[in-house]
Formats: sequence, structure tokens, C-alpha cells
Amino acid sequence: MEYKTTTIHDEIQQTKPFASIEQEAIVSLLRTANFVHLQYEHLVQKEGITIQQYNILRILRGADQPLPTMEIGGRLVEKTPGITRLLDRLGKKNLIKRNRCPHDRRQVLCCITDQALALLDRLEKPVDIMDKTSLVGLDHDQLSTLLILLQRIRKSASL
Amino acid sequence: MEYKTTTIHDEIQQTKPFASIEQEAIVSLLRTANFVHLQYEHLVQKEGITIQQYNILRILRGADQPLPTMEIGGRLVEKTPGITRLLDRLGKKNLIKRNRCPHDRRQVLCCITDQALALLDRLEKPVDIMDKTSLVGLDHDQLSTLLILLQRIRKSASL
DNA sequence: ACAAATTAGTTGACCAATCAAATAAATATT
DNA sequence: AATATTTATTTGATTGGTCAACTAATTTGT
Repeated sequence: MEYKTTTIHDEIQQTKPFASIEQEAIVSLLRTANFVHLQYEHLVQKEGITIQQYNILRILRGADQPLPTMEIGGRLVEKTPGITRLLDRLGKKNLIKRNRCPHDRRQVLCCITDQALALLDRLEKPVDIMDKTSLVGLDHDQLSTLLILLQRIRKSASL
Repeated sequence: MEYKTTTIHDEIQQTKPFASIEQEAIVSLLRTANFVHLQYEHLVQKEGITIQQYNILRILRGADQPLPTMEIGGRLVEKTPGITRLLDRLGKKNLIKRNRCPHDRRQVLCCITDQALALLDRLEKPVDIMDKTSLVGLDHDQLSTLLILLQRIRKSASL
């Protein structure tokens, strides 16, 4: 039994139809996320950073105090080894500073620099605008529906 | 004006509320896609390959004939340099073979090996099952709705 | 026909993510 | 107190992605 598709086909110039609507939904989900991701990537790139670096800076700004490496890792999805090297690069650009914690010398406390705060300020408006415009085709009801559906997928998938 | 959130908050243990429902939708979309992606990664990993490598093998199997490198690149989202090295790794594992095209000696034709076809066969059922189960929480109508919403996002974002 | 432009692909350099293993400080155990 | 375990972080190896620069083959333009 074949499932008749909508538009994803043309987008990926595939000849064979999807085996099921589920398969199409998954492909569509992954491609859409990738698409959105690229938009933001392009945006923050103007300030010479990547999305991951941007996320770390946002976390540090939001914390209002130095955070140990693991704490940052916990708020992202990533594993610690990746964080260490991301912090290395942010350090090289003078966007963060790191010091060993005096109370627990295993920890490394990271804090954001003024230079990075200024950078985040410059990105604030463009990011806000991007949030709206990348979803301009959806009204409030549709956004609510989308949130519910996505949430349900996360639940199913984690069984 | 602050927007009252549903469940993403707890998932990412964030203290501050989302600035807008759009922002929450974007975060939710990216996280859901990442989540689904990890499930499939885990699945194909059992055969010693990655999702990208799996996708390339699927393309080659579907083509029923050798394909030049650029053609493969065109069907994925990636740039050619990435493809070259992916093909290198697939070659090292004897999952593809490459030959210079006699008619246009710039091109390199890639074809899938029997070993890779067998590998794809072993993955077919598990992938099918994963397609269904990762979306088990959604009925057919909800899947259709999801497809429409995602498609609309891709359209908005590409303006 | 021959120089110029295009096309296919590779290579090098860098950023990012993952796993496994190492280091080093703190805590728990005996 | 001395040893064992846990915790925080780093390092090394592999995969993957991007950009820019390069080679080589094919077209194009005159």
C-alpha cells in the first residue's frame, strides 16, 4: 500500500513515493528543523560565532553568575567533551573567561565577558525578528497545535 | 507580554519563560527533530554506519545504477566536499565502489556493493518499525496536520 | 583551433559532536 | 589515615560539516 504524498517529494527530488505517511512526516520534520537551524546559523555567523557558541553565551548571561562546565552541559543537550572545546574557542575570542573554583578545585567556573554581552545585545533584535518571520505562515492556533503534536512525538519516541 | 508555556520548560530546565510562542515552537521543533534523529542514529549504528552513510546507501540502491558524486550530493542537503569524504569512508568499508566515468572523465561513478545491499536489508524492518513507533502518538489526521504545518514553516522561512 | 569559462571532484583547514581513556580533586569506606 | 569511589574536566581519535583553493576535464566563444 502506497501513500500519496504532498510536496516533500519535489523538494528532495525523490522518485519513489514514501512508504507511509509516518515516513514522510519524519523526513519533513528533520528537513524543516534543518532548514530553520540554517537560518539562525546564518544570523549569528555575522557576529563570528556559531549557534552552539551563541547558546552557551545566552546561558551564561541568563545565569548572572559564573557557571561550572558541567552545569552548562546540563542545560544543553551535549556531552561534556564537546563543551570543553566550545569553551576553549569562546575563550580564544575573549567571549568568556575561566577560573578554577577555589572551593572545589575540580570545577572550572566560566563567566561571560562584557564583549560577549555587547555581542548578544547586537543579536537580540535580529533573533527576535527571525523567531517571528520564520513562523509567519502560522497563526496562534496553528502554533499551539504544532506544539502539542511535537510534544506528543517526543513522548512516543522516548518509550 | 509574557507567554505561558507548556512542557518544554521542564525538559530543558530553563528558568526564564519563552519570549513568545514562536520562540517556544522553534525550540520545540529543533529539539524534537534532534530527538528523532538520535533514535535512528542508534538504530543504524548497530550495523556500524551513520545516518548520513545510510542515506547515501539508500540513494544508491534506489537509483539502480551508478551515480556520480554530485548527483548524490544533490539529493542530500550537503555540499560536495562532505560527500567526497563520506564516500571515502563507505569505500573503506566496502559498501560502495567508485570508478571514473569513461564518457566524462571528470565524473566519478559510485555504485553500491552486495555487502551494502545485504546491510540495507537487515535494517529495513527495524527502520519501518521505528517510523511507526516514533509517531505512535499521532493518528492519521494529526499526521496530515503536522505535514501541512511543517511545510508552511519551510515556506515562511525561505522568504 | 585555442584561450576562457564552466563543471566535477579532491584537499586542507577549521568547527563541532561522540566515545573512550586519562587526570585530578573531593568524598566515602574500611 | 589510607584506599577506593565518584565527580569534573580534559585529551585523543573518528565522523561529519563548511569554506576556500586547487586540479583536471569539458564546453564555449571568437
